[in-house]
Parts: sequence; C-alpha cells; structure tokens
Amino acid sequence: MADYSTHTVGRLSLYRRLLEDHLPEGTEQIFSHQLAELAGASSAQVRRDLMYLDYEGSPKRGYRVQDLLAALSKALDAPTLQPVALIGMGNLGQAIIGFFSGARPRLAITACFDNDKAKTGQTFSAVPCYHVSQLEAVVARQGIITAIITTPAQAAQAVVDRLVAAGVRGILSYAHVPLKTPPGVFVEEGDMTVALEKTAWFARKA
Amino acid sequence: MADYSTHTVGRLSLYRRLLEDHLPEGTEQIFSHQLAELAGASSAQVRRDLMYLDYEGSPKRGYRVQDLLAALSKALDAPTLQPVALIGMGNLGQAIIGFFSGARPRLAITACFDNDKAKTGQTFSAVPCYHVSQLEAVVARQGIITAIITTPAQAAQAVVDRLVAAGVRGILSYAHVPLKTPPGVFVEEGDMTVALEKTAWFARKA
DNA sequence: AGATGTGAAGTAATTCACAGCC
DNA sequence: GGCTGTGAATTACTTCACATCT
Repeated sequence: MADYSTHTVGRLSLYRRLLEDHLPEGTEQIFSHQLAELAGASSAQVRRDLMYLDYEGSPKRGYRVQDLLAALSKALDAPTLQPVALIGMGNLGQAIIGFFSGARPRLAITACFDNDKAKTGQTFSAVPCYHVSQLEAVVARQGIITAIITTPAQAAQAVVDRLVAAGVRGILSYAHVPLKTPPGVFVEEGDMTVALEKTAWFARKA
Repeated sequence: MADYSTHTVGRLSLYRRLLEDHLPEGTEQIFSHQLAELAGASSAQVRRDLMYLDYEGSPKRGYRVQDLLAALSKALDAPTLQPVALIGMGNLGQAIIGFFSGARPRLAITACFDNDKAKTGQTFSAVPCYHVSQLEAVVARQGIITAIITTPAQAAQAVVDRLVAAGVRGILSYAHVPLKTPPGVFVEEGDMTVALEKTAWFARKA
C-alpha cells in the first residue's frame, strides 16, 4: 500500500470525487469502464489503480459504490484529522480556502497566514488567519505536516524553510518560483504559468 | 519540433522563466547542471529537453543565456500574439489574471467573462470583462483558441461546449469537474483538490 | 456473456555513459 | 578536464489480453 505512484494517488483522489459528486442519483454499482469514462481514463487503468485497494469488485456486478468509497477513503485519508496550513491570503489563497472548505472530514485547512495586519485576526471560510510570525507556533501546536503556499514569489522560499524546519513534509506550491527543500519533503508544483504556456502550446499544435 | 511531450513543454516553459527571473545578476553563460539544479531536474534531463531546440551549447562554456532564451521563445511562443480567454472572475480568476498580466509579449489574457452584471463592463488588470453571453462573439472576433476555466463546477461543461464550438482548442481547467471534449481539444487539468490530496498523502507516507 | 484482476507486452519518460569537442 | 549531445539502457507508466468468476 506504500508503493503508490503520484499518478495513481492523484487518480484515486479523482475517482473518489467522481463517485461522490458526479454519479447519477441512486447509482449503487459501477463498472470500471463507466468510472473510466467519467475520469477520462481507460478501464484497464481504473482496474489497475483499484488493485491496491482493500476491496475487490465482482465480475458480474462491478463495484459497489459505497464499498469502493470506503476503500478509497481508507487508502487516501489519514486515520485522524490531518490539518493543513495555507500561507498567503491573496485572491488565490481565498479561492482555495473557499472551495476546499468542508470538502473532507479528515483533511482540512485549519490555519491560514498572512503578513497583512488587515487580514490577520479575522477568519476566511471560518478558518482563523494568523500573522506569519505565528507560523512555527501554530504548526507545532496543531501538528501540521502539510501546507499550501500562495505567497508572492519573493516570500515563498523563506516561508518554506520555516515550514520545513517546523516539521512540514508536504507542500503544495502555487508560488511561481522553484522551491528548495531537503530530501524527504514532498513538493507538488501547481505552477499556473507553466500550465498556461503548455495549454497555449498544445492549442496551437495539437 | 512537433513531437514534444507535455512533460517536455512544461519544463521548457519552466526553464525559460528560471533563466529570465532566477539567475544571479549578469549571468551570461549557464551549464546544464546549473539549470537542472534550479529546475529540480537532472542535467541529462535538461540536455535532453534542450535537444529539440534550434540552438546548441558549447562543451566548454555551456549555453549562452540570451541565445537559449531566444531559442526557447522560438519554440514556445506563437509567431504573433496568442490571445487567451478567462471565464469566471471569482477569486481564482482574479488571481490568475493578476499574476499573468504582462508576463509574456505574445501570450496574454485579452478577454475575461463573468455572468455577474456587477463585474461585466469593468476591467481586471486592464482586461475587459464581458458578460458570458458575449463569449462566442468575442472569441470569434479575437480568434481565440486558448481558454482558462475558473467557473463554478456546475457551469463549466456548458461553457466548455460553447468554447469548443467557437473554435477553442486548448483549455486550462480549474473547475473541479471532469470536462468532456471532442478529440483534438487539449485539456490541462489544474484540479486543486486532487493536488492537495496528493500532497497530503505524500506528506504522510513519503 | 460480460465483467474482474493481473501477468505480460508495449510505450513513454528518464537516466546512464561515453564519443567528441573546446 | 569537463562539458555537450545522444544512442543505449533503465525505469516508470499504461494497455493488452486472457484465465477466472458469477
């Protein structure tokens, strides 16, 4: 269960959301080719991804949605609440906190940070906003190991260094700078400029 | 030059930004291992990516930054301005338009859309905001083939259908729904929920 | 009959490793 | 000597195809 690739984990996360939110009302069973259709993948891909789960489908009836969801949650979620810190409460930070709010019972943004005094002290989608000077204290108190960076580029590396020193092991970055982190820290790059240039290129060539 | 993979195009875009923004003042030459260090890749990877470019480095002195940038722009950019449409002017749309504004001379968001009358008519980072009912007209008039979707999930598919019908061939999507598009339309998924769940998983396991 | 789970095959992406050059 | 460019090797990812099950 520990040899998931990043691709597989990402798709499992997608499958879960599809099963939760994008199934016709009352669907109880689903076949791999149906889930594949929803996810934009092949049925073999879906079955391969689901192999690692603690649940098997039935040849005749496919997968029971409730059981598959339970297995996905078991594979994807932490045993208890995994708190996430969000640093940088500009438009992007506010967007993320808004749509992720309440999405998962065991994965939630529980603290957000900014260095603008006008923002600290208030809440965003019910999440308290602290001044960045409180970073280490809050991360330690909540046992946070996961963070999202939405600060301006020039602030990002310093924040990351502090997060890592405070024990953070996974960082989702929307700062448009490359982050330097020690081995053992997972960094997911959400670089929107790269994404847009890629899209623009394939719009022309594909 | 047409057999770039999405991975390669993404990294070429990253290399360009690194060369532009993250080099010590006055750097004129760079070696593959230095660029690799900045990009978080291997030097072999960098050299392999640069192979397709219309420029070769020198064994003794590496790559001349100016020439490499010119070759990257030639490979990545359209010959003339490539206009991009952005649909959905919530926090996320505003964030994207803000930081991409002015970044590239030949790739720019030139039109944005919302269905909120309070937003249409004004500008965001100097980009005029139209009502979504104007979508087809503006896309046709500007010859837009590239779009970014930042609408709420339930609005996304209908917007995508209209964009594709109007001639759009590349879509960068931050809507958290899977988009259905005909073959020949490139879709880059920017799904932030998947990204966060992936990050959270590897924070625990990696 | 028509699904699943999976070994085997096939593709794609990355890294190795070295000839050739400065 | 230390770099580039690149064929060959390796590793990672996806798909094929089929034995198996209901």
